[in-house]
Amino acid sequence: MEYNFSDIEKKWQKAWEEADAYKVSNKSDKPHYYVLDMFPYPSGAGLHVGHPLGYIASDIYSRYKRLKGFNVLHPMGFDSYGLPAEQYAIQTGQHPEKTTFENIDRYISQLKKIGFCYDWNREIRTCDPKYYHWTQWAFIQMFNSYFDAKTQKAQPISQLVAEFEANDPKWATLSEKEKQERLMNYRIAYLADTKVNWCPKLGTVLANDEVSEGLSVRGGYPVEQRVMRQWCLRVSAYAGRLLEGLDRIDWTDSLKETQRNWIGRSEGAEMRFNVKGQDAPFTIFTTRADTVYGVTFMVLAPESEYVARVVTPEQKAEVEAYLSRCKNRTERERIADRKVTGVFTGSYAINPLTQGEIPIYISDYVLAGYGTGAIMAVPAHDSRDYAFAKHFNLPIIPLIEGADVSEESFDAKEGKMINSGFLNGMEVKEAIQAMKEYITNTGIGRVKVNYRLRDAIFSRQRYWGEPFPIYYKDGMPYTLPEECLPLELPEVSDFKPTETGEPPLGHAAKWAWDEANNKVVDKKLIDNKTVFPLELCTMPGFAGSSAYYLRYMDPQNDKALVDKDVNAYWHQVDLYLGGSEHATGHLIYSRFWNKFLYDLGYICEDEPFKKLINQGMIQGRSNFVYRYIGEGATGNLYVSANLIELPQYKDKVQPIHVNVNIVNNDILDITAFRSWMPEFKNAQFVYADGTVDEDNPYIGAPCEKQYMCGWAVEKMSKSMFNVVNPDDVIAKFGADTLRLYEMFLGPLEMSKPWDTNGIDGVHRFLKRLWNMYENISNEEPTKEELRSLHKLIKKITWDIENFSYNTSIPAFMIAQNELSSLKCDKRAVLEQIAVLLAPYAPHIAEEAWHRCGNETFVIDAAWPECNEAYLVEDTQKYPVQFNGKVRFTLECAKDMPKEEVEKLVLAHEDTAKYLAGNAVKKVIVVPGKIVNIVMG
RNA sequence: GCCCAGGUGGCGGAAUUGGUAGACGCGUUGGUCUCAAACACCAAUGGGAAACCGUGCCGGUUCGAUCCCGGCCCUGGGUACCA
Repeated sequence: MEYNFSDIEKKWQKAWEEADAYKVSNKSDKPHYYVLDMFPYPSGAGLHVGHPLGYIASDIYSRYKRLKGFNVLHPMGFDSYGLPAEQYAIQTGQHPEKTTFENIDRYISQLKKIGFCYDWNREIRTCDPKYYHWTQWAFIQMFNSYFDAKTQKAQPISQLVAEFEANDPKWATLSEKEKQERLMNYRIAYLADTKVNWCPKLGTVLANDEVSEGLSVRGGYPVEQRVMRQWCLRVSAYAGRLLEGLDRIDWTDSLKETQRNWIGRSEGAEMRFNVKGQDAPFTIFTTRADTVYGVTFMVLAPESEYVARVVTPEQKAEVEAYLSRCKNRTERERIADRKVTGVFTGSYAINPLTQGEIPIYISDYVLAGYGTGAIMAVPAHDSRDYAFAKHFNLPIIPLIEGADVSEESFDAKEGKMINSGFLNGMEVKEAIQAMKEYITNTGIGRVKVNYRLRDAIFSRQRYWGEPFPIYYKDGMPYTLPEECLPLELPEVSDFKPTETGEPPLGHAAKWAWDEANNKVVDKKLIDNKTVFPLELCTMPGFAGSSAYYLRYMDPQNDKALVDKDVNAYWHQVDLYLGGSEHATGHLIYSRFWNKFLYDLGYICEDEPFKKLINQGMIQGRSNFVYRYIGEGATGNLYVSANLIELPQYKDKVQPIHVNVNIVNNDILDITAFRSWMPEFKNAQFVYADGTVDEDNPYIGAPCEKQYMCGWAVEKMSKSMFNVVNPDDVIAKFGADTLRLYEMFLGPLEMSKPWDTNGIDGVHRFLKRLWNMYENISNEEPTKEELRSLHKLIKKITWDIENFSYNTSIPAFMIAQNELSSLKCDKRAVLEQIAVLLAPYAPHIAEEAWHRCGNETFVIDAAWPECNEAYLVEDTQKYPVQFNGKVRFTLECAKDMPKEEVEKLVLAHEDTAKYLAGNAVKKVIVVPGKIVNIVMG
């Protein structure tokens, strides 16, 4: 009987769907378990074979947990707001919703073919008003909250207002607008003039994690710095808790480390320096308080507010020239060109310890956004200060004994202090401590912890995103009442910015808020008395993805993001699978968002994702043909890859990408190649055996000679012609083969190239397995058969619990091989094999399960328990080694105690003496392992 | 520069981490079946004629090291004037 995977897979996918077999209930006596994939952005290119890797891994775990008796929540949805659909809309005029929905449909149909156990009843889309209702709702909560530094948690802003009313007599005298302005400094979602990453090409601002090396991550367009009034989220307030929470979650060390670096905690001190001839001091931040005696100049960031105060009239022109030069440089230029630049302000600061006068400079190597935007420069012990001092000929005073600072600075925090007053003779670490105490006691400064983590810019000047539930009255923002949500995204006549430079929502005709009647009305009615303008920006991509895992728990609820009882049942995501590229974006924002909702008591867990696994990237494997470009080249001759190192071809061939789908095991399908593109129509070849076509063999019998392609691992992309579509693999081999093969490729967490060579081996295994279910007997299994089965149970259970899926497939193959050679056809064995296989290859397992006479779905079976008794062999062979060399084998009872084995070995002492010519010094017996005899 | 992960046959990778290195699969070679090919099945396959040598390189601990320690080299990823 043939293994007809196509019929089997269609049959069971239909049956599961009709029975709603994967529907999950929020009420159950079973223990709960929540397995989540990072939901995809539905791109126009559809899924390639790399995307489902993590989904297959999580599906295996979900099915396993369910077989183990858990109520498993395993949902899927779509992160459906995003730039590509909007860029496409600008180019074609097509509404982004249309493209997005088409892409989602395609994704769903591709995903369904793979046979996942998602509960599609719970599907969510971030662009669905029923969903973004709760994104907007969360924003309102953030607007109406502040972060209380004392309790380190979010509190309702009304509490702060009450505090102002009680303790600050000035509060009552403020106007409504002044009050709002003051509160804006505390709100967790707040409006502020901040320096932002502006991308002119995309016409929007971008968050720090959306920019890399001065270019936008999406599209790679240049990004410049600009000051704009933007919505921001006070993520930095949570820096301490985001850092400390990492200790309580089960994530990989490398991911935690990435987050720790991104949060960037540094312990140091703030110190005040007086300016000569002025009353007002300025404050700097340093982690090296011990080096105050070596400060030979001060540096301010160009954007520092101190600049205006310290510039002298004589220096004004020069400083202004420098500032405008800084301003016009893009971030990219600044990174590319790291020359030392700077300008003297004309003023001097007073060193609080030595009372010496030190010049104040401005330079762009000091960042306005970190610390106080001002530093004390210690050239002897900081490489950046050193470079600056050398350039401007400023003095360099060494502070550590034995440090040679004639060529470079000495940055290490070790050694004995010199030239440092009362610190002399101390170790650096002691000196830092002593100086911190000194400045605290004398009031010069204070101990301070700084974080690198900055607030998230939350406005995007784009159309395809969540509208802010905000309108403006007297220039200040007010939130819509919660019961008016969702505020739906309006239709616009054009997706580009308006002529006046407003975001695309400026084109919306019906986009104003009637405060009295609580409804959206025509823009023309704006009178700023009862009808007010609505916010024109939309929210960024991470808004919708920051709390989606909560919504899956209760996706239909229109009263709350998630019902409290439902949340109390599921708690949090137990296992989260996704790529490590989200380490500093989504995974920070989600944790922040979750902590905020936790503070306000809406959810019961402080961390969203208990355990997190990063699946590796699937890279592409490209194939090449080699066009001959040497002497006499016609541009039409291609050299086989095994020959290109020969002297006549070396450096005379040019590799050209060839579509991997017309290459099989690196052998080119010549007919397909010639019809692939017009330029290859008359291609001629130097074949693997070195023979050359004299005539064009295109017409006539198919050529038996082989042309070998070269290959390389590259990113999977259309331009490299190395994209493999899962639909094609499924059509050829079936979903079960695809699932098994993806897992077989290598360890889940490692990056690896997709190489279709080898998929036959996995497919063959399924065919062989299939044959075992043809005639099933009811006889009792033999001891050997049971041993094979229980060995497999033990192995597969261990593998799944340790996410070592790649080693399960060999175990299945070995078991299949053993059982076939035993001619095993026993129902008791085959039935359990089907259950073990069900997480990996659900369709074939389902069919096998039914062939064993079962009526239920295999997913409702129970995971088999390993009975260790079957694994015990009667005898055990101990290879005996002398000084590490195997000399003979001992055979004894498996359960023989260690001492007995030792005695037995010693009984062979004569043999040992004979072989080694020495006395036995030591016998090492490890049960089940090798016996070692050490000779004296 | 700094942080993290990783280097094992022709290839992907095993070795549940101190106990017979190379499981399993691909590829290759030989064979069976076939008029023939494909499919399938069987056998061999780290190097070396052998003694032996082999897990990036050098050294160390150990009876014994892919695994532990010290130093270096290479590859991939993250990050970058964070004071």
